[in-house]
Amino acid sequence: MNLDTLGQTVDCGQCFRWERLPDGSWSGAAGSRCVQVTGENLSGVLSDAFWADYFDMGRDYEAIRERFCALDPILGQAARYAPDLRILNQDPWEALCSFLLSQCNNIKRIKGLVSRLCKTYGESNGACASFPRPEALAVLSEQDLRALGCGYRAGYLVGTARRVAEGALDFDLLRRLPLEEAKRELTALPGVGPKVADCALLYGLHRLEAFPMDVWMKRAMKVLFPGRKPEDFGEYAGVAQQYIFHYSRNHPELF
DNA sequence: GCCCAGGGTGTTT
DNA sequence: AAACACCATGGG
Repeated sequence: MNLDTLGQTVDCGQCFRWERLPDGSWSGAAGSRCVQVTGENLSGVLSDAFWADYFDMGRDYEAIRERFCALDPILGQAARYAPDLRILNQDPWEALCSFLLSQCNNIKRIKGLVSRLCKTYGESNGACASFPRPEALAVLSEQDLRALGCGYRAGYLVGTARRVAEGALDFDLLRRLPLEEAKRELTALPGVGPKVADCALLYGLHRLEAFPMDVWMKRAMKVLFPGRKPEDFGEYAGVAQQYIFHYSRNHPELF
């Protein structure tokens, strides 16, 4: 892992608060913490307790890739294309909101929305703004969020924030429930369907078997893996999904 | 001006 | 169950 390959993990569509600076360093934020990663402090950041957990440093991704290579040659190719890609341990609430806002939206605009949300309704720790707590969004009106550019998703976000603020969701429980039950809890929230629920499960709750199926993945499955289903990729299907998503977005000529 | 973007919801066949 | 309209916004 170096500054150039860090993008495989923080700029692959699973998070929206990382930005590469002109000098090659990365400025990133997660939950209520932020960091600037340079060539000098990279290994230090990755051994810090919080960021090591965030980057899932305790997991052997090489072993997962080898399993994928044995499973399917094209999946193996996608995995080898981004050997430093890891599934982040994001804050569940932040991940849920981010992907609720992602529907019918592009990554650049999602990043702008999340940034404005943090600056406007997060708590500022110096130059770093935290992601707003559910309680901070629950008291807003739909119009407040439309003013930030959330569009029709504003009502979904306020509605979901109110449900979470009143304790309707137990994120810790969602880590342990069978996947389909956890998914049912999430899709009961306004604006949360199957795809957003899978994103919250994979990126926020580290359920590595969850397989978000967006427009890119539907295309990729049809073209690259005809006749195969997410379950065929096993207990790490979500990791496979991320390799495929990243590979597909960097090879648009395939579609 | 048009098309699309890591979809969800409600309604109609 | 599958198809459809509608939902806002801005980047390319």
